[in-house]
Amino acid sequence: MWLIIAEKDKTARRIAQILFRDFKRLNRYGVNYYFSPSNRAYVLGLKGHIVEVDFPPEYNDWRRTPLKSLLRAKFVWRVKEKNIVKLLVELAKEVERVTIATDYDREGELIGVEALKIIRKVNPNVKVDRVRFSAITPADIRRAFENPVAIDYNLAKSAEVRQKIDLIWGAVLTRLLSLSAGKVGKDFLSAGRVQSPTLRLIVEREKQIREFKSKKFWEIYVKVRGIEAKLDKRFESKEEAQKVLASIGDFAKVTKFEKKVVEENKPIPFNTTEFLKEASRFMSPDKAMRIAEELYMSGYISYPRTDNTVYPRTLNLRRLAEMFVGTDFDREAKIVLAGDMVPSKGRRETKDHPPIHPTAVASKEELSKDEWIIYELVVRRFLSTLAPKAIWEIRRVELSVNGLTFRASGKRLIERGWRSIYTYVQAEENVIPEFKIGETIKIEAKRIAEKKTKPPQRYTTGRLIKLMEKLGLGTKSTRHEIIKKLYSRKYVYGNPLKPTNTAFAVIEALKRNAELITLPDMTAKLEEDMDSIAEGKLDEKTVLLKSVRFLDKILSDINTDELGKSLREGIEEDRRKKLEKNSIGRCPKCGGMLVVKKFEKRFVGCTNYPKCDFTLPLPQKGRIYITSKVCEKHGLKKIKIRTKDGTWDLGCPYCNYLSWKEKKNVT
DNA sequence: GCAAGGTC
Repeated sequence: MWLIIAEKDKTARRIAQILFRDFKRLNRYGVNYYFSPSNRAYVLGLKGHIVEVDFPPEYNDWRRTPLKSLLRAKFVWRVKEKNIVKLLVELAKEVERVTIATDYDREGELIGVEALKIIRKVNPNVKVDRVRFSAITPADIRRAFENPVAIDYNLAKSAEVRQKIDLIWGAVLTRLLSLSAGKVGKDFLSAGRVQSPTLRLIVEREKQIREFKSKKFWEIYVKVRGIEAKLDKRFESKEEAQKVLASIGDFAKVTKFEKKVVEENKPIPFNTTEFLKEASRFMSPDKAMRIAEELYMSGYISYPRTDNTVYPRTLNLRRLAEMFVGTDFDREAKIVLAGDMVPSKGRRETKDHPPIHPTAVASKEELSKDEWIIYELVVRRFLSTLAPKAIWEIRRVELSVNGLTFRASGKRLIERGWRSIYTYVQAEENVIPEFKIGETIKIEAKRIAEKKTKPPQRYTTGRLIKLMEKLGLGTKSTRHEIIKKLYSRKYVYGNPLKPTNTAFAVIEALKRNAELITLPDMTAKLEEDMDSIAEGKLDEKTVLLKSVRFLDKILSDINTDELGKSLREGIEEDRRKKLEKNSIGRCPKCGGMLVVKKFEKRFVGCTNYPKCDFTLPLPQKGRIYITSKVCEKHGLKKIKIRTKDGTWDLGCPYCNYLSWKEKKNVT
């Protein structure tokens, strides 16, 4: 018997389909596998890593484990996919040959070796080989199986070292932060090779914004033929600008006028990063990814985890576009099919998966609202990459007024091209009239505009994912998870992302004591070391020892009291701010904070309860909104209630209560 | 209960 191991079920089925005519799907312990009686072969798909590295259980108690002991701890592997392992063990007993057909990359090599170790335990003498393919097409798969090679144990080892380094750094620093801050439990503080540099980007950007000093400046505009032209100089003082403005006469001479027709490139095919960036117009990257996975599993779109931005030649683009004729995208498909259909392409070309594209037609009715949003995005993006280019007419005019140069430019969309398909980006048109070089025209008006320099912008989730990719932080499959992690650790909130004071404190603490973990350099260096391990030039021990020594020194040097104090200050500041935000105002009885509470019924209560029993009633139905308007009499924030019938003003909850009491006394 | 990486 022969056993072929693939990285996931989908690939296993595909391999069985391509290699074996008579394959049957079987299922044991809820795990699919495929069997070909004539070839006496099984194909089993894993779920990526089926085991994970960890410390032995005796290190589980954070408070009782000295941090330095983690540096001496051995690593153990814990089974993550019990049912797969159970099936693997049973199949392994029957086979003489195993072929590892996991993904052709570093993690794939390790995933294969993980399975192999389990097989060898029950069948030490099994023959093993490895096939490498970078596309799951019949040609690629057949070629790979005709040329099996040996397992690259060094490559697998390098991935294993990556796991250990991530764990040891992550665990030591996470526990260090959490223990010093007294945050052990569900609200712990964390650090890691990818999350910490990402958080640092957000924190540093916020610092730049806080430190930014806006500067005023003045610009001069003249109006000619109904449009405004701007002087090619800005002034730092208003007086200076006014002086120049006063010197401007009534006429301008046209010194340059050009009209150009330019083509605007269409969007590039979706890889994961581009997809998530665009999807972040509608939802969080995490949710977008989850929905994309669902659409993939139901067969509507291709594999959503890819770095590739170039369609492979084997993909029948015309057939895919034709698929949408007569559907919700009929108009769009016809625009595409009427053109030359030369696809756009991005810079990155990989061979493992094609760019994300639709694989089947869906109708609005069969998908949920969010699924449709993502599906429509993928379809529109796909069709737009095959569509004609958009064509703009650009006009530029240059005017001379008393030796001063004024400029204006305009652009007008003449052929919508892909823009009529990819409707998420608005074309900003700005039309200016015709001018003739040499003509003199009347200045209709002139003015000074006061402007100011703007601080850098905060990162949106979409921009952050792109930046992470550029800096080599995380992978296509993990970036959205890292961002989600930053939210759930309460390091950031909102989109664009704002860091909390806790995040400031954590980054400051890490910068002072373990700056390496806050820099993308750590990932870059790790990549180098892993390459060296894969090439056999460096061994695991040397690499691990470097990290252990580094962390050992950090733990020896650190002043945990000081660290804890600064972390607690940040956390306390966030707690205070949050309370302030959620609070309705000061308690008139004791000076504590009034908040919305719920005990059987909801009501306004005091944070000093049970010492203070002040309460005010609230309506039991509808959503409560605490506005920023404050009652003059009681100093409490006014409240609005939104029900499905509309929004109504409750006003100050104290006034509301008093008037209710009065009414009751009258009747 | 810690990381990041596969996969669902």
